[in-house]
Amino acid sequence: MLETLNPIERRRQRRIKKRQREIMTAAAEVFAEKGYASTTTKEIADRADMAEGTLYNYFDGKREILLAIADETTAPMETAIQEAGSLKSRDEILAMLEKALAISEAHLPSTRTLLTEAWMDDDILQDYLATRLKRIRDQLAAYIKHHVDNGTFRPINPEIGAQMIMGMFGALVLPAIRGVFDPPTPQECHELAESMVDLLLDGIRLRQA
Amino acid sequence: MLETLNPIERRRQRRIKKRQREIMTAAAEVFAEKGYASTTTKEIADRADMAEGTLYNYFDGKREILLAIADETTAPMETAIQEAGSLKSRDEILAMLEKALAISEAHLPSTRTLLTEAWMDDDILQDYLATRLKRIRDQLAAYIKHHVDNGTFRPINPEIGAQMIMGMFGALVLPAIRGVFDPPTPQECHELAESMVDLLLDGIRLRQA
Amino acid sequence: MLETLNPIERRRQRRIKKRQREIMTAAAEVFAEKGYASTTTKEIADRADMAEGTLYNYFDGKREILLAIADETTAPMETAIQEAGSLKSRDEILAMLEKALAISEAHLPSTRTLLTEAWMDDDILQDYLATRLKRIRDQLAAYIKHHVDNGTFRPINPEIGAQMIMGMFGALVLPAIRGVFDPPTPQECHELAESMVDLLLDGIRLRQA
Amino acid sequence: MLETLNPIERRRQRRIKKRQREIMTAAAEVFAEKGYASTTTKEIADRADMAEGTLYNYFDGKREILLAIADETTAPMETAIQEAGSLKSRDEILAMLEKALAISEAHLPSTRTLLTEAWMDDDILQDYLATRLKRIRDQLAAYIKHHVDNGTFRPINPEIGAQMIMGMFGALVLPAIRGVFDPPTPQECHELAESMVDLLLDGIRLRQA
DNA sequence: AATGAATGAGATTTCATTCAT
DNA sequence: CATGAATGAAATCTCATTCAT
Repeated sequence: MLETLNPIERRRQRRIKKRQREIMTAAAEVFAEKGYASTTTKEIADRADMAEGTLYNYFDGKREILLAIADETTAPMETAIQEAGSLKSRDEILAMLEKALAISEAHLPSTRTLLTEAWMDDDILQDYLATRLKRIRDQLAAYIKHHVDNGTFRPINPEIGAQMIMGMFGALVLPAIRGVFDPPTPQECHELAESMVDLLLDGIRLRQA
Repeated sequence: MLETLNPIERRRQRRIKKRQREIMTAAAEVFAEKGYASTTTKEIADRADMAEGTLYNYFDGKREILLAIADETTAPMETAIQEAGSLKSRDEILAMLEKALAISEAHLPSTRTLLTEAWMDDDILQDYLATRLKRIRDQLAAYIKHHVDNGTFRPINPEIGAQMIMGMFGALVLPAIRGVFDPPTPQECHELAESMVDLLLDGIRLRQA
Repeated sequence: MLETLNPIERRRQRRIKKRQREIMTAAAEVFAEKGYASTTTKEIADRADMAEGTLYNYFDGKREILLAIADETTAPMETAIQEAGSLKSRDEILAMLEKALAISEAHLPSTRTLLTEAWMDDDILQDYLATRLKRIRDQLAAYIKHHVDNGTFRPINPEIGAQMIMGMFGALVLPAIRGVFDPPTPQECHELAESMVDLLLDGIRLRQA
Repeated sequence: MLETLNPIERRRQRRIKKRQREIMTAAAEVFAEKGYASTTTKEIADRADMAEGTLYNYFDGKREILLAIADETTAPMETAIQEAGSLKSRDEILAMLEKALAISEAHLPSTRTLLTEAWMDDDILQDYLATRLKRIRDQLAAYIKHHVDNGTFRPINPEIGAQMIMGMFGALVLPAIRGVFDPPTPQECHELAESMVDLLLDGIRLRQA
């Protein structure tokens, strides 16, 4: 951890990190296309344009590549959650949504890989996703509860409300991650986030003036 | 189709169907636990309490078992969609939601299998899920558009609205399918559907009287 | 352990045992020729005249084949030691020697394999050889000590004496196991054992009458 | 052979020899621990504290390192045999035994490596061990024959006698080489050699005076 | 029709050797 | 010279499928 000042060693470490990232990028692409279990190490190596054996100079095995991808993918999620802090205003929610959309789509293959494997593998779900998603849900629920107590929101169940917000978000993101829709442009991202917050706050039904 | 009324042949056909269903049930369970690609034919055979070779008397291979599961799983979805017809009132939406929740949870393993493999495999997505989901979404969008034109709904984008309804629905169903939450009791199903329609129609924010 | 009386299952168990023995015989031959580490599973399969994959229907892996050979090889050793009991007379020693020579040479390949791997691998030495050899040495030492106390043997160190008897025995057996000499005929075995006991008891030097 | 007296070249040759010896020492240690076939070039390089590639500046490959170790290990054996000349008296045999014990234990790892690989590999057995052991055995046999003809030894078969002497010697040395016993101290070596010659000449049985 | 042993293609992984730096 | 990353052939092991019983 404490970086050696030896510059040769430093360069070597950079080379290693770079190679690892190449492998992870290639692997995430193939994993995203075929799923972890159906991907062969040969395919990863071919995509990364190296020999199969070379993978093993940088990772202990196929699963370790997956875990490294999961690590790297959850890191920005983690910081985003930290930064989000408590969501207080409509604008803060909007900002968080746009940010989350942007993050997921900036790393489509690895996000898809993480989601897929978390869906299939209990360990990955627990270690990389469950606690983070729970934290987000809890924050949303707290936000709702606050406003319900406040009298600014109708008296809905905060847990269910939070879950549904996440579902609405998922409905926007998942098709892009899955590759059904093309990923939205930043402009579209903004509109989508607006629509969602709008729908969320005021519902679909016209207010009888 | 019913070529022979020969009762011996009929009994034979019944036996075959029964055997196939046993295999599909067993396979769906194991697929749901480990994913299609990571499931071995031996595991399927063990779960179905028969020899590996027997599988091949009833299916052409592992993939054909998966396709049969997909077929069987989408059939009730299909009829549900047909029956739903046009959704006109709050109660019709409510009924459809409850029914959909009930169906998914009545066949958890095969539903999970279908979703997982549709997420991973373009062919399955296309052949078994995409058109059906699209039809539901279109119906929802038409419903929204109708009421917007009507003046009973606020002027929201029907496509996005439909997508979000589906997301809210997914947020209720997916955790149960994934096995994160225990599946809701019928009573809870009802409450969830109520909450969802409620939130959907009137939003989260208190109406200023 | 409690044999089922189901005769079909019994036949199946016999088939399995038979196949396992075929594999172990083939493996012991190749191990004896090239050593465990340099032997490939393909060579074992070829020698056993079956496909590589078939090995894995009967053993969990290459090392398990080795351990099974070690088990089977040490079993007759074990019973021979039990039966030997305490060695009291010249004739009993003679008998034990002849028996030991016969046993080692009846299973040359597996004996060679066991010795080789015990020489290389601490686990195998401990689990399969060390305690057995120690028991033999202790019996020999006790025999010597008895006669020394008796006054029939000269006052030599029983431990060292025992060790040397084993060395003499080894000098007779090892070359045959290694394949340097042809294995001795039963007739030769008898003569060798005689010579050895003779040399052992009375030494090489002529007694001055 | 000494083509150049050029001192720069001489220094270079010394450096090369030194490097080779470092590699051989490291390799002999690892070979002794895991056997030649299970040792990787990386392990040798690590033990020698150099890069894998460096090995190939000094040896043509892994096997050549083994052969060099065998060469170096048999050299002192060879000179010891030369010097031993004909064994005539009890004291000469004693001296040879002590010397042989000392030599084997001074180079435990390479001795163990040589023995192990000679046991496994016919080429090494022939090229490095068989002829030397045969020479020792022949000398011992000639010694015995001489004394038998002389009337000082009992009329035993010289070949078998020689073989057994070697066995007794093996029984003393091999456990130390294998690492089962700690190697004996020089003091213990002396006692062992005494015991052995003693036992050898006069046998185990008390002479009836 | 049911069985499960046999198969062999293909997956993951290891490692002696090469070679650019 | 020294290095150690890259290589790819070969090793171990897996598993969908076939087929004799």
